[in-house]
Amino acid sequence: MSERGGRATMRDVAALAGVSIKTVSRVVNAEVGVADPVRERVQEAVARLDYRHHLGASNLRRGTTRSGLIGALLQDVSNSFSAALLRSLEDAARSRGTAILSASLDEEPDRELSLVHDLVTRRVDGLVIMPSTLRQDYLTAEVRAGLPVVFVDREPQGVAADSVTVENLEGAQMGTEHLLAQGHRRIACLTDLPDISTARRRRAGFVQAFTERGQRPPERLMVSGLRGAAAAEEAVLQLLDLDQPPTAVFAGRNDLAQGTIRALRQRGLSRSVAVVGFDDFPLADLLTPALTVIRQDVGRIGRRTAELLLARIDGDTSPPHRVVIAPTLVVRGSGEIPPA
Amino acid sequence: MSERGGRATMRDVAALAGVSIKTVSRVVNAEVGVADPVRERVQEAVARLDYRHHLGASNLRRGTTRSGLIGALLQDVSNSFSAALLRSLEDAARSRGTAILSASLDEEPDRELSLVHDLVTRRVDGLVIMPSTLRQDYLTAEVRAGLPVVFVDREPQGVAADSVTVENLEGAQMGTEHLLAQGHRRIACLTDLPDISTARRRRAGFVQAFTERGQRPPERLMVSGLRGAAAAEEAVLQLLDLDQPPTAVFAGRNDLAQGTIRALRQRGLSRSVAVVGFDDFPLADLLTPALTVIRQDVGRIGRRTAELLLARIDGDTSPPHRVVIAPTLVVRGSGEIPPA
DNA sequence: CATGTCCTTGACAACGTTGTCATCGGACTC
DNA sequence: GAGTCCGATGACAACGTTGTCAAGGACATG
Repeated sequence: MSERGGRATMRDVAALAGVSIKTVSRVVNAEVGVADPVRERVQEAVARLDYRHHLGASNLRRGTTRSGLIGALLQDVSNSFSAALLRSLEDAARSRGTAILSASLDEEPDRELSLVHDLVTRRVDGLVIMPSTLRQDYLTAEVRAGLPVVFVDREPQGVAADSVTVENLEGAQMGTEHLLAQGHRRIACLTDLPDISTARRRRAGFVQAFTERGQRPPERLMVSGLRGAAAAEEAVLQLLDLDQPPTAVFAGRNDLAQGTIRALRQRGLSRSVAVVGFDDFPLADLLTPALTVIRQDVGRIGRRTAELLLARIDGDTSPPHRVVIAPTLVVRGSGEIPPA
Repeated sequence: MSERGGRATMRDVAALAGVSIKTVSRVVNAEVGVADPVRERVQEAVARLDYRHHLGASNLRRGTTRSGLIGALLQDVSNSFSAALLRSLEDAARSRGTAILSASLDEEPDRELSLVHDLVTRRVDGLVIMPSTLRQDYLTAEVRAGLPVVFVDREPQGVAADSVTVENLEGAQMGTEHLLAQGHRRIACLTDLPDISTARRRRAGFVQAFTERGQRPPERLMVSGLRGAAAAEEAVLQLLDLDQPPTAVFAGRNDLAQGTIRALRQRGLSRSVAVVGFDDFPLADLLTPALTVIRQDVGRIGRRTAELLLARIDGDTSPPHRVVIAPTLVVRGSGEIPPA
């Protein structure tokens, strides 16, 4: 509804109301010191032209590098863990009028690099990253330039930044210990690529549960490099074909637990092979048997992450925080099946 | 790394390289007509100062209102349907370098209004809305100003815009018909607020399945206004206490189906009361019995939505499209339990 | 040697906005 | 009635960038 095509600008409003641009700016920003009749004329013109404030131009002129935007680089926004995290970030940011730019990395390092670049180019006020890269040295320039960055789920390597993670090793150890306590010895361990620090630590926790009991971990039953549910399903089917098949499975992530359950169903073993999963997920309690899991409190992780990031954006320059949240064991049935 | 605190600008780079700002601009934008030695000097200065292009300033000057941003207003990004939709929008937008601003509405009309306002203020290139308002007249000004808007899951009221929905009535009718065909007559029907058009149409489809057979729908067993799984669970428990309890349940949305399953489990009826749900969700096939559902192809919905929006952004001005996608019945077990 | 052409480079204005400062008219003081 | 003060309003520059155009040098042509 402007003179020249696009959106109306303050100039158009000023012309229609017969005032200067600056006066329009004053009215739009609800500043004091505008006579009532003038203010009304301007508001009328704003309404007539459907004028909308241009936040980008405003921020540019104000010099405040604040864009009111934060970037969230997660693994996959359609995965329940990432999605719940995104949601709690959103809730924390909403009250400040901060919006969230989210994107999925799918464990692809290149995508992380290009998305960070893109977000910096858009001048986000801060970044939440669940990294897919091994090292994040590439971020030092941004951090030095004052960009607040908080790592979530995985700790940073090669750059000083806050992080919010869970005790992966201890959690995995607790889950494995739970199975050992039922008398299981042939326990399978499923994890993702060893490059992924959480996967590595969960595997280490599995091993540690054995060694602390003075037992040797069952190396033949430990499979890593599993990408997704289908890979886990296939791996479990193969393990079940061994001469000495596992009597229990520790699945190092929610999708691997799901693949495991599919495999056990196929062989009719869901009631005879125990399963403990790392990560809770919706409906895990409605399965038969209900799935025993190591639960990370996603809401709490998201809130702490948002708190840290927003504090940095507000100028907190204290040394990097390393928040580690303890996971809990949720007993539901699948983990309490005794060995055959 | 700039002279005056914040990020380095082209001015800082120009000063360090001993060239004009315009030349820096040329190098940064990879324009032709810069002598090699000059180009190298500039690139060196860019690297030294960690210069990053300022997309906002660039877009402002270029006059192209293109921000390379689209807004996605969904019901709840942590719900599997919204999350899957967001993901497929992201995938479609990625190739064009378009980023996505997402937010959750939680069926709150006020939040929709304020978020649309916020996104317009940020000059998004287009909007995807799963509306929580009854009518969207408030959008006419934006649409008139040229903002592309695509409605998803629910059709627009009071404003001309594209939409991508599923055949809610036909889908619900198909699901109900499936239960009727097994011989069920006392079928419960669970739906959300009648204000929500999808809820209304699914309920209508339930009724139509009965009337087309010349039978009267069981009004006592039809409950609407159910917000979320807990409400559905409670409602089903009450229905089961009736003198003539339902022998089957048609649940009008994924969370209502989940609540239903919880209620049936509590009463030990999961193998004797049939359930058909509207909306598929992860792990529905792993429940016992596996859940029979009316499935909406979320990936397809997301892709079509993105296609429509991106075409509009690219200048398509044809009359509003109304894309309606047919859902499919996925038979898994819970819907094939015969009446007692 | 004058002229023309090509190529590289920079000065300047502008995108939409807001901070700074000046101007103007009227009301007040003595 | 002259001087002072105050509130309302506007002119101008600037945020970081890029389009337009002109200037300047190198080189070729006549």
